[in-house]
Amino acid sequence: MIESIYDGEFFDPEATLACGQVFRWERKAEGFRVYAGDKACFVFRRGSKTVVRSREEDEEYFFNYFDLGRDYAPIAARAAECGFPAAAEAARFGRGIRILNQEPEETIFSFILSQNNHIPRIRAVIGRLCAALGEKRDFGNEAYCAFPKTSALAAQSEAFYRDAGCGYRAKYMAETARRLAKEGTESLAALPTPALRERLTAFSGVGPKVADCIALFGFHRTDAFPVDTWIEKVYREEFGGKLKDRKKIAAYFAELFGGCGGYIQQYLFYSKRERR
DNA sequence: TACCAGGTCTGAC
DNA sequence: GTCAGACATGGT
Repeated sequence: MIESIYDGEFFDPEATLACGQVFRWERKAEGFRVYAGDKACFVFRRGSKTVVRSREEDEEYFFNYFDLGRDYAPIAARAAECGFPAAAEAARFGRGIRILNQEPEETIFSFILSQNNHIPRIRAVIGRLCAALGEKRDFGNEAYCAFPKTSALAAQSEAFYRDAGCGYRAKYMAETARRLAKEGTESLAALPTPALRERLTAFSGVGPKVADCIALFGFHRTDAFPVDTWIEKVYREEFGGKLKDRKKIAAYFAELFGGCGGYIQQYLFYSKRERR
């Protein structure tokens, strides 16, 4: 095991994990256990620092996973300067959030499950999929399950996903798993964001909002701006918005925040949801 | 108990 | 292209 120590001002484990971008983590007494793909780490505060404890060979993986090569100060500044007090306040509240670099396939399945669903339930369903199909691993002296390989997911029937609690999304999971098993995600990574979004929405169960989440959290496209029910509330109540069409609301925020939109969207989402 | 949740799909117009 | 209604299920 190795401990990597970072400044904690723009790296708060709780805000980063609880802000709704990731579903596989557990709160422990001293910190948080985080699972990504088939890997695991433990992240916790130590005074003003944030510490990531991982296997030595995974240190670089989690450096990238937590986006630690990026300076977040200019992003928070951009939010503060946009002219809307709500954005400045949200950036203060969520300043410890980092936008994770998650596995593309895990992100696709996770956000298909997220539609019209509660975050605690999304977490429970994903946990069941991992327990049923993920490879068993050890981290320290505790066991965990990896996120299932796409080939394992593609081998399951729609009934399996229903039994796991996916609800009407079972069909989307089965169809997208089969398609992803054939096509993979390699050809997506190099695409510009609009083309990526278009390719993602071709998957069963992926509409514009889920595609934006996948683009942001699975491909680190920080120009993507997912608009869900919470962001709609923010838009109406804090930005005085009148538009109804989510596509147009997304375009409005993209214009306002540019390439920083993804980060600031997460500040706004977390702030609105935590302080409702 | 109702309403709601990080929406998408389908069919009608 | 736009829009209403259906969709599973459990949290709050």
